[in-house]
Amino acid sequence: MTVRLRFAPSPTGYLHIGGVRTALYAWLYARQRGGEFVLRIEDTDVARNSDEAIQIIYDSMRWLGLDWDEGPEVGGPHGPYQQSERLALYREHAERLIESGHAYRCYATTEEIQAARKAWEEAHGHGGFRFRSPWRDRTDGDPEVPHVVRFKAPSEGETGWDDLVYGPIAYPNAEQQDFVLLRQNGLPLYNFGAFVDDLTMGITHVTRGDDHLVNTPPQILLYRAFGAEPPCFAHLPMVLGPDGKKLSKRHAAVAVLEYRDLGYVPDGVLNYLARLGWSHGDDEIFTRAELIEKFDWSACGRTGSRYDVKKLAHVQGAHLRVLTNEALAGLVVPFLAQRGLEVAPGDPRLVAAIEPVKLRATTLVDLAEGLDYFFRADDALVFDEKGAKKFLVPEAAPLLEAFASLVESTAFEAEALEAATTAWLERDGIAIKNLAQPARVAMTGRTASPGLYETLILLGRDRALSRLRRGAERARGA
RNA sequence: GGCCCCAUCGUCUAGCGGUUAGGACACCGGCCUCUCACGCCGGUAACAGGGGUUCAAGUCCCCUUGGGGUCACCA
Repeated sequence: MTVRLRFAPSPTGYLHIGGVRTALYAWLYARQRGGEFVLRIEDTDVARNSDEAIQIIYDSMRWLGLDWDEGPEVGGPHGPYQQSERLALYREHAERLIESGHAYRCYATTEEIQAARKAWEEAHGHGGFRFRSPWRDRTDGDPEVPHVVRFKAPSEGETGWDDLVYGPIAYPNAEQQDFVLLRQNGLPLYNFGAFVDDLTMGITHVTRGDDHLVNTPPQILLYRAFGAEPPCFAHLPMVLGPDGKKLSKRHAAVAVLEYRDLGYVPDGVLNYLARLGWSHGDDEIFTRAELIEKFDWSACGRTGSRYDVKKLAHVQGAHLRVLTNEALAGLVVPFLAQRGLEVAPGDPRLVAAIEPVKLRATTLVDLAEGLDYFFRADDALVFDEKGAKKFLVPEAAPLLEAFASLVESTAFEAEALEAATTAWLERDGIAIKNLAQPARVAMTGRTASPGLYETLILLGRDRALSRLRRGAERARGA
């Protein structure tokens, strides 16, 4: 049997990092088993949904490379894939349940229910109220009169399942109430909509956050009411903020797209998220292919995990550094453009300059920053003021000039330049430190950069000389 | 409050009856060195508490405590 998994976000603004992890696990499993991954939009809460939010979901998934085999924009045999377009299906399934005696039309008003709730709470305290509808055993209601459809939930025994990550779990049916399937306006409630879709789309594995644990018994009950075999369930513990509370915007960037803008690479984000709640021995860094190969529900933890931006940065950096210079060139171009530097992705100077800079970067933003001086005109170099003040001092001027002359008269090749420089410094008893920092600031504008000779070569003879001499002038005037 | 879930370094975790309790991030030293990184070496640091079961418990069972989730015509 081919496995079918789905990711079913509701478009309420942005795609949350925790939601992405759920999507990732489902995607990994589908890919590992050669199954299908479907994307479905749960937009039955009209008050909270928007088209922009739906677009954000598509953009997020595509940026991450979590491609869907069926769903919006790609189609498929089980469409439509947006709940708001599947209303007839929900109505039809509700009718079938009414006919088979598993559900009923309830005409109780909100006021009635509120009154019953109030009475219950006065007697028993807050929480635990379960509405007992007087319509439960009546069949004389007029279908034309506004009503909701409720499920006839059992009150004895228990409903359980063998969760892929939690193991056996069971809830007493006494906890169940006659939950609403269809609202008065005809729109399904989460449990019913998700159930009908999962059933009709042939979903074999339902994956979601553990905050949905309590929704599982009602859904299992629905499968049974239809005489269908419930799917496998895999609940994942929540992603928490650094303080152990539910992750929210005040903790960190929780919207995935923010990481794209921050210059993170998708594989880095995915790797970090995969390891947050799942492990494979002592391994930490995984390629996408390794993740697909090694992912396993039984290796998922059952405890909530705190989101650690430091570790994310570390994993991210590791992924950035293994990308080829050519790949990085393509990715960094937009970030260079943001700094006003128009560089072609295929520019050989770019590819060459990336090599030493990528070891010093963890994000594409860092990379662009480290590349900045290289593409800036000699007279437009941006100086780190503190660094310039410290190293471009009058005493440095003669050193810079002498260095420029030496560079000018030496074969322009790293080893030769280093040999000549070392010989000169030794002969004149000058510590290399005294030359290197001023030269670095003169050439790059900053106090930290790739090696001296490396920088010289990358810049090219003419630009290096020009910058060294401009630096000397500036030093003299300082 | 009812119901359900969870519990190893600060954090992410390995461990699936016998280990000097391992790795990673972070932190602290050191090496490398022209700066900053990368890299390498080393260090600090954990089984929530109490009862059982067992020759033997971080591993199994129970209780306590502590977290979390959920109790809608939201998802």
